[in-house]
Amino acid sequence: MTIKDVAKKANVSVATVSRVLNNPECVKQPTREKVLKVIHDLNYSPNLLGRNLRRLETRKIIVVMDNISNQFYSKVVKGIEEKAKENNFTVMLSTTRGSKENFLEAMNMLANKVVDGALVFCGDLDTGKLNEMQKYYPIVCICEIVEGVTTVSVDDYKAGFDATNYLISLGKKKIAIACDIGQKDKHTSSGFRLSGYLDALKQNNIEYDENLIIGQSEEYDEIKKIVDNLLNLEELPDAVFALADTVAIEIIKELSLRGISVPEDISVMGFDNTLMSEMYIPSITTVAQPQYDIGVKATEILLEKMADKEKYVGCEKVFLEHKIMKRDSVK
Amino acid sequence: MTIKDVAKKANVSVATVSRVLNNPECVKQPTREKVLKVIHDLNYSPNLLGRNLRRLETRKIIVVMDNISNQFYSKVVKGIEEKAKENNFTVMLSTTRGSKENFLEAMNMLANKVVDGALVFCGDLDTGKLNEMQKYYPIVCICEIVEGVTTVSVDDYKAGFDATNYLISLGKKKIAIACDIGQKDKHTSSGFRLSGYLDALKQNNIEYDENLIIGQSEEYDEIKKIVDNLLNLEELPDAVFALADTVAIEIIKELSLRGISVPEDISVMGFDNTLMSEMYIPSITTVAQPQYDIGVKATEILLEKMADKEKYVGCEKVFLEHKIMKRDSVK
DNA sequence: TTGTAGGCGTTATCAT
DNA sequence: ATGATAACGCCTACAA
Repeated sequence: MTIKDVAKKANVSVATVSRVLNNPECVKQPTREKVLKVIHDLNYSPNLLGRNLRRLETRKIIVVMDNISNQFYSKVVKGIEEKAKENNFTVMLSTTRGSKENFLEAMNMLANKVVDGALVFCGDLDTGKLNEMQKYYPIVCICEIVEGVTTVSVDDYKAGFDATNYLISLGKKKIAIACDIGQKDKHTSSGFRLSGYLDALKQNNIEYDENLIIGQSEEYDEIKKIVDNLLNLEELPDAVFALADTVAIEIIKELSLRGISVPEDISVMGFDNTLMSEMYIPSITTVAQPQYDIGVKATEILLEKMADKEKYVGCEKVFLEHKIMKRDSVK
Repeated sequence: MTIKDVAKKANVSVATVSRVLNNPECVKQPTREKVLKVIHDLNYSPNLLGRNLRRLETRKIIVVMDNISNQFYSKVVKGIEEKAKENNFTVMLSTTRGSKENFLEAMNMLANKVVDGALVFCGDLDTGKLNEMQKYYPIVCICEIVEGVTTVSVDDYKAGFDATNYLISLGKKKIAIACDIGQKDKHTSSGFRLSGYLDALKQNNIEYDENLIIGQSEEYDEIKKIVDNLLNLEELPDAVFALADTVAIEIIKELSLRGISVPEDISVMGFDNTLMSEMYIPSITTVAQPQYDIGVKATEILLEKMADKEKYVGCEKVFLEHKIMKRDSVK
């Protein structure tokens, strides 16, 4: 079923059919109606491969993330989708599951002209390639800063700083952080949050103790080890700052299995303000990110880049405001 | 940067370049190397629009779901992705957010030749259209049965039946179900589970009480009303069967805010076996679905359909086994 | 207002 | 082993 079939059946040229589809006002009423009827009768839909090839654009953007199960992403994606739709772009999602190969495959859609632009959540998988690609294609990173690439996120340094200060303001002195020591001085969201944490301690004259950096993971089995680290300390800390709500929840669960209550015995703070942080018992004190707005802002910038090919080189960092959500897991 | 540029720079015809890409064994070693070098130097990637248009296939499948935040989907998608990759297909995700318009737009990718096949989680959005489309395009539904369309899921009737029987076996007599009364006799997963629940009651000579069907929702605000319904009953039931873990969790949370403990005062059972059902306090007794296997199986069938155009008409129902996960929210 | 024809980038057939 | 060329389906000057 192609435009030719429609043209033949309607006794017009393919050009007229095309016009009915793209410039209906340029074709006389009766012709238009005749063509539309045939289109309907034949149940014709234009082949976008042909159209896109001809127009050299797809009006699609790809969103690349490691895993859809990350609750946090959902609202960001909602912002992306709405902004994109407003501008007649379709959003496709692609997951990497942490694999560099999958990441490159997804990014290759840009070179392959399958999409016009990319929004990437996981730029850390291959920062070199990303840096190279952003010279030629419209790309915006989200949440995870990549040097040389435009990024929209919260100010993770400040968020880490504020969160730690909040704990200190409640009288906590011995504050553990669920972060990998290897992230120190790295330009990742975890690295920045860790810096914020360290500076907050320093500013409050709290001595730095490397043992309080107890490690990070997405896997529950690893969380068990992290809780081991926590319990092996000479003295149980006053609080743990986890860099994700899921991690905070897994830590609280594991502590509870070992007979330690939150917040009675120890406070636990999360990050992201996912739905579960509200639903958990105890509800989780956490750092909220303006997820929807992040998605919208990132898409706006991407749309600009796609419209104006000169803008590829820009690498602005856009920070949106975070906010501490005071709940029950910290007292 | 097109195949022509490569051909020119390498002093060969476009045909040779194409062969280097698709049938490298058909081109002499030195020529091949020369071409590969140019491809590398120019950083050339084939334009898939051209290729796909020529081949009339995209080797892409689309997965249509209402929302990525549904934890349950993640593992299903993992199964889909792995099976697809095995067969050189790329998976793209698309969300509908419950909108029929978005759904139709996503499904239109089939007609538009942007994808070769579709896996749909939310066939209920427009069963008529789906029924029509599956005559012409390879489509497999997942988890949600649509009459006339091939579906892979658990046997929701049996799952509802088994879950209810499990509660009865523990001595529960007054069992509420968090389901919309409107789902009764509907061919949806909720409808089937409700039928299973009703039949289990009947088989155990437990009287049917419409007031125990207390409503269903994804929104926490609605859950509050559902808990109102629960507490307005003459006598607090022994148990609540929620048709999703998230709902079970929200009910437990809301009950706890009103001073009612689970499982001490009332048992709550979930459905899906998401990570949170394990992490919650109390951990949630739930019905596990073989998510990964569902994804793999659905993709296998879709691949068959895509390979053999005669198979479109089939509308088999493939049921995979569910399993009750006994945890702490039911005693 | 409508039709003709060229070309978007690729692959595949048919020559050579 | 390689090259010339005709499609794939569509859009858009340009011509009529």
